[in-house]
Amino acid sequence: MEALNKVFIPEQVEGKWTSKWLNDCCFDKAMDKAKKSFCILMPPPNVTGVLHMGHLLNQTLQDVFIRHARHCNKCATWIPGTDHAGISLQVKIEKELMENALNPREIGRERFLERARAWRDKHGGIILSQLKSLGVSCDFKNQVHTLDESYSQGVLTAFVELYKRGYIYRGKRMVNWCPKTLTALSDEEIIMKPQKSKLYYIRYEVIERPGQFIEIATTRPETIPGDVAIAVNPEDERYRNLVGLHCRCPLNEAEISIIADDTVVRDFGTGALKITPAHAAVDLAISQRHNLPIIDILNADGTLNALAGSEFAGLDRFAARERAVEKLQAIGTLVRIEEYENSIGFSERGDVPIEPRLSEQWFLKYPKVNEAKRAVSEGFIKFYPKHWEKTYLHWLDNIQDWCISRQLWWGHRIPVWYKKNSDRSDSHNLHVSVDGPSDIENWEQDEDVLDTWASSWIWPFGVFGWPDQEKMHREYFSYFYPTNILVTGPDIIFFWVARMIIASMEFIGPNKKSLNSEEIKVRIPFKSVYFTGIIRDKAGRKMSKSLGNSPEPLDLIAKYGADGVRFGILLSAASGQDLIFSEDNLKLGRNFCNKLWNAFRFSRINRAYKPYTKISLADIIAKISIQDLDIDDHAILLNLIKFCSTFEEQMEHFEINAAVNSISSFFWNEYCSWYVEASKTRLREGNKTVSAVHDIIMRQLLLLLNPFMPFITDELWNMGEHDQHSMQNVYCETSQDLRLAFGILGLDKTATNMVTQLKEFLNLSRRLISQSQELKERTSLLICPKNEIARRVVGDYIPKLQKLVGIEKIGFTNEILQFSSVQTSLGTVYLHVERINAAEEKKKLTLEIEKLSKLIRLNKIQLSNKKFFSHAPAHIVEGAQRMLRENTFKQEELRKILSTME
RNA sequence: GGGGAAUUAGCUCAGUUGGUUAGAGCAUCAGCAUGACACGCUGGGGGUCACUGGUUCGAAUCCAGUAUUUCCCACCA
Repeated sequence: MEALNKVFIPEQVEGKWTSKWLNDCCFDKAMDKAKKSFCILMPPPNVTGVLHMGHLLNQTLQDVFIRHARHCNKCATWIPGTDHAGISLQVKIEKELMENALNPREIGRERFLERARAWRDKHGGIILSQLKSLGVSCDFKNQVHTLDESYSQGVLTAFVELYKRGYIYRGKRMVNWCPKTLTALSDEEIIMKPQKSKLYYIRYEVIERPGQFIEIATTRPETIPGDVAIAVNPEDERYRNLVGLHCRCPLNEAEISIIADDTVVRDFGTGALKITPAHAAVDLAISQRHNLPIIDILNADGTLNALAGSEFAGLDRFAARERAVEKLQAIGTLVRIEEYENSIGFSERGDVPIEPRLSEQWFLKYPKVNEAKRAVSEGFIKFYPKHWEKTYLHWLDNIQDWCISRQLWWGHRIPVWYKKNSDRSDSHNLHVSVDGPSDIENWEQDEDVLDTWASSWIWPFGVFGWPDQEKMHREYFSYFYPTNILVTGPDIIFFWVARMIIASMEFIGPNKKSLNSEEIKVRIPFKSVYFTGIIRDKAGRKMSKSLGNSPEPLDLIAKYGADGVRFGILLSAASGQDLIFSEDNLKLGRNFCNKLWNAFRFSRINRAYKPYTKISLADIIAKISIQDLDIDDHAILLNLIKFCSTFEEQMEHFEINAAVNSISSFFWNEYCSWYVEASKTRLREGNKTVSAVHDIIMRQLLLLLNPFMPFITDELWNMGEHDQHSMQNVYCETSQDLRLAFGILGLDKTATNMVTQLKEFLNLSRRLISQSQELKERTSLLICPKNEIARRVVGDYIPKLQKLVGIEKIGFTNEILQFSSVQTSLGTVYLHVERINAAEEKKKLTLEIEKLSKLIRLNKIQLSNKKFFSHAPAHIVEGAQRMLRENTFKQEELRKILSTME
């Protein structure tokens, strides 16, 4: 038998188990109809992504769920994948090209895509392989990528179907335009950022009344050449007499009219609003109501065009703003400039202010919105924490059509073809299908691709090969769908979660206009959604690579071990709260692993040992001689059942942090600190019963801990075994199983209470001892038991007490002694030392008596209240009465001791 | 402007449907090489449960209001 290291060294076992798990195909998807299915779909990380702190938390949680399910005898599958990351990879490749002095738009679509694919194939798998070092148990052989042939068929089918069903349309509308990445974006991709900007007050001369001006306020003076009107509120007295007149645009001398519209806010700025329909959504709405023209003065890249006038054409929008201000100042129409704080939308990827722009795009009017709401509000899909339901429902209540086309190359090209050289707006010249028209040479395909989220939204069934029925059958769709739990961040509740629910409502099952509750129930993509918190640094900022405040996860794993990191991060993850990351918790995780390692090492050193692969719970129990079980054995086994039952409940409610705390506290406090210490002597003597009890506890702990720390537990489980096999599919006995299995042992339920009293007794004795300066060899403990039961319990325990308090001389007394003492529920404990400071002792006693008096007084007040008796439940009243009795007893004892000292 | 969440020990957080004297870990202080573990063991100190009212025999917990922090949503240019 090889000697175990004093310290657990993660790298000695992690690599070994990672490859063993993969070689043994431990995680491969399979169907076992005899078992219940349990399925998790991994939120596909971007192929451009690298492992960050969020993944660490998110993936660990998923792994805990999936491994726990395996121990619960379920057929569990976790399907991983990657997202093609539309804009993100497009930008990356463009940058790469530009660094090589190549113009992306010049090399052409096909060559661009070749490069993008090459990049993906080379780097795209990195993130999943990084996950291996964390020990995740997903089915690596069954990875799905959103641009896979089969998955793409699903994406396009969804588009075509929605088009046929009348939900997808093409239209010229105001969209969020990113002048950097040159594409339209959805509302969700816009990040509002507060900005320190300026409000410019500018006057326009009223043509009909020379010398009279109307003053407006704007943050964007460069758009003045695009003005088509000035609008005021019809109720506004100041401007009423100007409505219907005209004024002159200060920059280009154009004549525009003054109109009235009741959406204009009177008390903002001057109450007069310049209308620039091509560059502001509100303005567009007003201009449409008044049949005004639209003058678009901006190019796609954010520079101004010829319509802005020769002076401005070609200038970037921000440069144009400066130029406009200069000019307005020069001609004397700029009245004043005010500092002004407003929020401006930025594009997520380009990180530049977005430009509201009129353009021709594809839009989706969301189907099954009502059903998607009911799926959650009627409880078919449960959110953890529940309060996210409100956010979800609120979004669906205010949902806007989704701009799904992107002016990019990397992605799913929109499956729409136009007849060559024909009017695209005529629907007869349009072909919409997955495979394209048969006479494809006469058609040209839409240039745009779909928003990435318009591909990942079919993830829950796309990964199973939808709509290919045969493939879905091969992939066990009907067995695994709906999946059990989705683990993700609340930041993508709209981007992804809500849209997946909508897609599932629309596409699972036959095409129907509306669904009843039963139909909703079978269509849901997942039964539960677990929203993780966001990981923040100590200053409360979100951890991100770009901020530079995020540690490198792989470094952390190298430093603390994968098990330690997993355990540590779960310790910090209070349910549903954002979590402040600190390495201290990882240290705790590492320490926990080490403690587990050493608890096991202790077992191996002190007794005959057989690997857990070779023995079942029943085998272990069979080794117990019932007459050998002592009070601690009874108590720890009963405690184990209780703890398991708590643990099960917590896992069931996804209270992972609480479950980690329970298991940690049972292992460390109940098992290591109490039971191991209390049973040491008997174990060393070779007592087979004690050895078996240790085995029961350790075996159960390994099974329960395996989902949280798979490496160390598999290693310990297989320790001493040549032919090693992962423990992951070993059934873990439930608290109910344990209760039944322990039935033959006839466990004494009073043991728990007695051990609790002994713990108190021990703690108070230790405190008493530590307060004395005397050497332990020169002291002894004398116990005056409260009654005969206490005398027997303590008497039986003296051999253990000697070890636990570190004092050899422990005896009984029936007298009141003038020693330092403490009151316990088993009786008075005296510390017999050679010298005692009487004055000090008296002071201590008096203080203690006073403290008790206070408690007794409060107790008496409560018990003298008649309403307390009539309202409070019996056990509370009894508790109060018992408390009064005990405190009174203790106080009397203390008084007796004090009186002998007077 | 609308909504969510949070506020408990120096720090990070537990605290079930109101019920005995509010807990844990970290940090801190004191002691300890005790034949599993110093990544450990033993003990100590530390809290007016954000504030103000209310309900109740009883409130960290329920209700109302206030304050602070934080996140999301929203077309005041």
